[in-house]
Amino acid sequence: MKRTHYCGELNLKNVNQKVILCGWVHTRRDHGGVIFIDLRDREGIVQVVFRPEEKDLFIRAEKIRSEYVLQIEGNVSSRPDGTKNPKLPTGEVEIIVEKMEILNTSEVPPFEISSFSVAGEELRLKYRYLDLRRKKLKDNLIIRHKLSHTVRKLLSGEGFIEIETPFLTKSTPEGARDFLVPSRLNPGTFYALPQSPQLFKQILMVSGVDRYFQVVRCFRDEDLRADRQPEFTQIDIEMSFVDEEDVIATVEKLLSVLMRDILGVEIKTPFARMDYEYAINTYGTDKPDLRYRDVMKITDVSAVVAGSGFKIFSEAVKAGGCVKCVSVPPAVDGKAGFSRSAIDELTKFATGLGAKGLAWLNNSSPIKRFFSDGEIKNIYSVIGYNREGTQPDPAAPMVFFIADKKETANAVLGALRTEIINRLKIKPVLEYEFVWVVNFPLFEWSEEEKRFVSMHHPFTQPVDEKMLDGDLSKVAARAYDIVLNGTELGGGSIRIHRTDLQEKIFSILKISGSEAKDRFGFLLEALKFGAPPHGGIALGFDRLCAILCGEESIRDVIAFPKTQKGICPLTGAPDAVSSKQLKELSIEVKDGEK
RNA sequence: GGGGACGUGGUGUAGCCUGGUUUAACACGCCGGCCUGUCAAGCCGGAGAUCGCGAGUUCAAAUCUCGUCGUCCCCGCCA
Repeated sequence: MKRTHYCGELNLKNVNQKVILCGWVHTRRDHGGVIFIDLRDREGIVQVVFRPEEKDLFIRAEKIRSEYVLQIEGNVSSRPDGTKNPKLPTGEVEIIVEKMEILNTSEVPPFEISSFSVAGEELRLKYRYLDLRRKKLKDNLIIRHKLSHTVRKLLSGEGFIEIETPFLTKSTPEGARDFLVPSRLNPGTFYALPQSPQLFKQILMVSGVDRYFQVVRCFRDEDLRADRQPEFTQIDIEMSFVDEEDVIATVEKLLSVLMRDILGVEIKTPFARMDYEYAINTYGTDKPDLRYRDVMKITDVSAVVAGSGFKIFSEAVKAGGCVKCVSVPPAVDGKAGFSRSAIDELTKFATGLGAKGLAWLNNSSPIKRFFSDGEIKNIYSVIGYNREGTQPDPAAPMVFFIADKKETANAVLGALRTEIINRLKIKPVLEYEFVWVVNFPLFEWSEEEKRFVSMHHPFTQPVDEKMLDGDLSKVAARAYDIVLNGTELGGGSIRIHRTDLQEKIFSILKISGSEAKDRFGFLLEALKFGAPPHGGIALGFDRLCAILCGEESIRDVIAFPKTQKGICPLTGAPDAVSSKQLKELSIEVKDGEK
């Protein structure tokens, strides 16, 4: 006899049907004379009832414990009036058990499988199979599946074909640290796991594939974060004979359909666009969170404080820096205002990010005395607040200043904006806000390497080739990033499809001819054989999934994620291997090791 | 590489600042008993932690100090 239904799918339509269910014991309520068990499977929970009339069955049912695996056969019945449970989708029915088989027992789980308590993450990862029985995580995996399914369906419908690219490939300089895999057949050499299928997808364009996509695992051996795992998934897209608008339109269609089909949220297209320069100057980041509209935009007040008696400000400007600020209106701040200890904490936060200090201006600010009445009025005027006179004004915003190099001021104020929004629990005006960040510089100067490096990657086309002979910091890239709620979802560009231009970029990046040939020779070669103009994008699938699931960390949308040290508590990976394995790989075994 | 937070029965927390009436508290879970309509069942009883690990200060350390390990957040890093 086989299962006939999922627990979670039963309702009044099934009344009087004989059903066979399989599932785990979610909770049991033994009333002595009647035993209720909430039986759980992937689709949900249903109450099953053991009645004392069936004596043998009842005695066996008394032995049932949490997480036992049961198969039960019984009749679906409408619950008696007054015993219906509106909190449960199946709450109008229950199963009167006629037969019950314990398919497996279970030890007492190390933590409760419950929506009401969540164990520490390390323990949850060690017993991930139990954690994944929780509704929230199980639902996350289902949403993840729906997302990838919808992506494949939609892109296939748009004429894209999914092609698998190698996981064992070639290490390339630039970019993230590679994971390496030793080659047994070629002692002393290594494959690298791909950071992305970038070069392969470009080569597929040369092949005439025209429209490629892949939902693909990528690997980067860098430090982990809430939104960064060593292996992660991208929606990788590449198209031939297109410009920026084609890629952007494709992604807007994809994302808006996903938002509609998965969340039921209608997103208007086209999405907003913002220049990189504006984003940095106004939000202190290239991934601005626009859900808060105009709250706490960064404002430059250098001009109005340059001549002031406050030396920290005037000298910062004199030294070629700037004075910028964010302001928090009292309405947002709440009636309490910022306590001194809160200001101290924010100051610590700012200095921790490289600021020399954090100046603040309100009615009781100690720096107020360094400014003339006119200067104070002007400061408020620049941030868009009309302050008449210099009497205490309870409606005046609190203003936080950073006087520093432009880069530091922007970065610190951008982080401060996010921090204050979080601390004050400021409500977003919009739930989901997409924005394209465009007009990136092609290069940025690396102080560490004393050369220009690619901001995006070395295959990105400049807007104007002629600019490459001038000031390299002024060269704009044909690149675009898609940002959702302050998260960088992905980025792409129109690629270089001419060998001579690609070689020129490599030389600007101080990648020598021989190194370029050694590392990227196959790409340069491919470009010679009729490479079509092409471009594309890669979207962070885990990050998208996390936002749609309402999770802070991508670990909660990945079935088996790793800890911050890259460890899998479930399997214990990474682990030492035997000397035999190492010898086969021609890797030297140190003395004293097995 | 750096900054910060945390680590107390099986789980989640309190206690730590201000060392000693603490026999380390509470909730959940677990075990036993009672109970025929509960649904995060209820009532009664019980077991279970030398407070991550190590050293130090002290008459006395969960509590203070240092080190160490682990987890998490952030900077660097992530084209």
